[in-house]
Amino acid sequence: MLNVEIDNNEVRQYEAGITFGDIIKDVFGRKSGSVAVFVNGIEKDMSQFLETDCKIEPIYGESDAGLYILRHSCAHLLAQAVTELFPYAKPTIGPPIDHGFYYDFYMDSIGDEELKKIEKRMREIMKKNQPISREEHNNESLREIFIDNQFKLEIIDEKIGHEIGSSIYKQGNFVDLCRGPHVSFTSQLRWFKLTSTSQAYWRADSKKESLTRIYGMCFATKEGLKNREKQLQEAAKRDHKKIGKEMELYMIDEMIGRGLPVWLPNGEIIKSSIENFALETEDRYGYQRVTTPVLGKKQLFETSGHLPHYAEGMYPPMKMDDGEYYLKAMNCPMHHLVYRNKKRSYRDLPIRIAEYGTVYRNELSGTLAGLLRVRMLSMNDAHIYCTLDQVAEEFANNIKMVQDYYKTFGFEDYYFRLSLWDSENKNKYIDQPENWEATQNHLRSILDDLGVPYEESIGEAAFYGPKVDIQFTTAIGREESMSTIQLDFAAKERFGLTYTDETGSDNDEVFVIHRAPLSTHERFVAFLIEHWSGNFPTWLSPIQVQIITISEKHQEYANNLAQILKEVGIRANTDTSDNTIGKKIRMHRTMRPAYMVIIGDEESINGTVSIRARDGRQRNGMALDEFIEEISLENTNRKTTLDLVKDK
RNA sequence: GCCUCAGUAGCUCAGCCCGGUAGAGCAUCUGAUUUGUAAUCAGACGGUCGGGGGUUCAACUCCCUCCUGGGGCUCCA
Repeated sequence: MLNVEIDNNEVRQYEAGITFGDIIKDVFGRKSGSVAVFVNGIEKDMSQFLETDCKIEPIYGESDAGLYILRHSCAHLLAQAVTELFPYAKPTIGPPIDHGFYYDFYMDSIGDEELKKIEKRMREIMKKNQPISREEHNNESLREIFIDNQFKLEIIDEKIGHEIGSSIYKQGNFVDLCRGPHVSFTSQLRWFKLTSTSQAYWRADSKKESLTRIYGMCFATKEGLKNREKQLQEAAKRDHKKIGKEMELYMIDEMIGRGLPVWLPNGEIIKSSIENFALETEDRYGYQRVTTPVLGKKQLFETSGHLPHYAEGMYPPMKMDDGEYYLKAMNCPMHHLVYRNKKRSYRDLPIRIAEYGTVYRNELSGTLAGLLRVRMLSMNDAHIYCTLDQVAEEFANNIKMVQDYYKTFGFEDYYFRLSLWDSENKNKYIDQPENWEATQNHLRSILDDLGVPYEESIGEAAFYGPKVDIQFTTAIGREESMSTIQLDFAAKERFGLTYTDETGSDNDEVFVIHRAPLSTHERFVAFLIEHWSGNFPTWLSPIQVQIITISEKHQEYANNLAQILKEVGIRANTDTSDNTIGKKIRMHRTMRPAYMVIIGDEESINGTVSIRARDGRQRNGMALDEFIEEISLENTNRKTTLDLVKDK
């Protein structure tokens, strides 16, 4: 008999050879809801056998570990269905992901019809309740089993090759190379749904085979699946493309070009409000402002290293009589020249050069998406020129600045990412390994000293140096970089950046920090739209006050009111049409003004206003002076909430 | 750039599968109405059905191709 400690510290005795599933059933009952077990902290299948004394703990389907297993098993179920329906298809890899799973197949691409058929077959297999079994094999045997699948063979040779074999999982006639664990029966995979297909390259390498990827979602319970579906529906309502159109914030016209958005008057108000905020902030933080041209000569971008590293990301050159010109994809080379325009003293450093510029990047056509990915990027960009000793303080100031901004915008859900180079992929980066190691360690210690929690990510650095990115998840659940602070150790050499140090000699140790705390205006506004569902706080609302008259009699008072508000810097519109008041409210709702102000007999006689908030709350008979004072405060203090109407 | 789905009036969409040269609601305009918090009534205007080519007596509808958009891949200074 072996001693088995259960997770509630109880110890029971079982004979060797009993399955973990049987032990779980014995302790927790038939319907324990567990999909696998932790045995001494290691995940095992329910069907694996007890061999030694151990501690076991059930893994419930609704836990993170359990969902991971369910989703992984669901990927196998998908592969089983696909290979049954399309025997020529070769499964490659199929991992669990957030909310579900995907599986890549080497096969012809498929459409919606086939997707439905595959899902139907998955449900049939699920209902058959096939057992899922595990077998251990050595490498020779594995190669034989997967002799027809070059992708699995590649995995066996590269990943497992030096180990002693691996496991396979079988369900029906389907066999997959897999470490496991998995659920024990196909019937445990009930709450799934196939969502989409796409093409992906084997090993994410565009030179290798193109594979058909099928995505699905999978949950432990019906509620989990329904909640996710609801969440996606809610996210669709917040879509910045939909709301951007409703509120007339921007347009994209194919006659201008793909990825080249036009800021309409309402969107321009939001954009310039953000710019004014950044101007004020940067003044406080000691930045100087410049404007540089949108294009420059080939030589400039060769010097900066952008053409050698990034040519395909730039618009093609324009031929002029004195050579080729490129649209700038970044401001830094021009700022470097501003720095170099005169001799700099150590007394002047750090020098912070900022610009509201637009840069142009040749993003792949398939990636363009509303304002989230565009080819014209409006940026609140800046470059800081400093000594190595000053880098830490400048980084700290920038992180503080970013936190200030986020506080004003009411953002709370984000994380810091230290983006490192990938020493395996040297052609993507400037080949100076010792500089990479030194600067990366420097940034790491800066973050440690600041006590800011962060994650590290390999292969996310800029080509000229490591960076700190601040990551957000959009309403649709996609992760995007919102802010970036980058350390550049290469510019000083390429552009000959120097300063005169205390000894009077030229010092060439000038470090450059590239930073963009507010992403691009395009992406930032897209994010704000989704963050607030278009219900902007007063200071960002394109229309701050929508005045609505009850009848013709009130036109004069309404027009005067609008004029008074405009004179104190409040954005007000008036609707004096002869529609009913209910109709006017309904119509103006899509424009999402911060407040609607209703003007009737009562107001025009008493010189008051009646306010209607976005959620329908009201405040009637407010004195005009008080209204102007309070809304002005919301505006100038950049308050996140609308507080003029407090109670029902 | 690759795969997939889609493109019909300013907006949201029906018609397409089973070919017979276009419909609705909202918006706009005109008239009536003068209204107290999520749609007052009536009329009018508005589309060479994304572009081009093909099949057919006949194409919004079937086929090819290009463009644009959505979703994903890849890329992202």
